[in-house]
Amino acid sequence: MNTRNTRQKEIIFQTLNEMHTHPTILELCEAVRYKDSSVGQATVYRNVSKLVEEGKVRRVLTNDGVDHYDADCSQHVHFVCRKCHRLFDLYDISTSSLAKQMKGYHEFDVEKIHILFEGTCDHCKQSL
Amino acid sequence: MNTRNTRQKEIIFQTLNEMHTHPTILELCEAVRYKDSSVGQATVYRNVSKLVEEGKVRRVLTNDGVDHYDADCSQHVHFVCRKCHRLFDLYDISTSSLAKQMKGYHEFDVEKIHILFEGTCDHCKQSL
DNA sequence: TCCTTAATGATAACAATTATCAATAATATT
DNA sequence: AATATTATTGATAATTGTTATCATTAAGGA
Repeated sequence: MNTRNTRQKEIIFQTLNEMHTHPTILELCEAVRYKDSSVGQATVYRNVSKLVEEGKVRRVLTNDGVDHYDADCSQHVHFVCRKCHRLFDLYDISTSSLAKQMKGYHEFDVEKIHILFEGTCDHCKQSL
Repeated sequence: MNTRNTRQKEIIFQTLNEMHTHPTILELCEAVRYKDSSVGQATVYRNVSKLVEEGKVRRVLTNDGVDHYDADCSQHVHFVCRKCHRLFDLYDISTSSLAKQMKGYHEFDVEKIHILFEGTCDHCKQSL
């Protein structure tokens, strides 16, 4: 007996999967508790970490000092706005050039690529 | 009178500039105190944040939950090893393809690009 | 040299995360 | 189906990284 499928883990994954806002643990907690108020926040911390290890959930690197999570593990990059602090998904930016360069110049085995663009978003640019 | 040049700020920047290990605040603290043991850690936190705002120091995004700092603000990417957790600088990876795609597809103003490769380094690959 | 106040150092406060532990419940064994 | 085993849970304490507070110090203009 190694790992068990618990109701809580299922709810946590389902909830994150339905969200597209890259929530922090506490934001995810709130959403999970809307479905089942008995779920403890330590359980959310534990299961999200497990899901990251299992590769089912992705930890999004941001510059606000708090971890954000994304149930979409397909390769895509993020943009964070300095003004409104929103996180955007960009699915149309290809990272193959980077991967190619890595293979050409280095012996490192790359397993994941984290990319974050920082700047001013479309909307905030206009309201200046 | 707006900002003042303090001895502490100078020591902190000099010290970080001499280090090439992308230290955390506490690691930087240690190095600073080796030169002047009277410097408080709150002062290191405050000055490093100021230096980041001034664009003289760069906050390196990593996946270990702690901020790391780099006095080299020229555009370059980082690689973190999952085994030994070391951070490497890669100066030969060009990000111009990404910048070009961003300009072509989006209206966002990109001011900074954070890139972190995650995987297994040269050295750790061999010792398996 | 004096004066103003930005910056410091020490420490308290805060926030995010992890560890502890008795109780619960998933699943292997009977 | 009943039982035993133990991974997981929920509550909470502990820890860690960072920020706020405040009396004191010192940078730099008058």
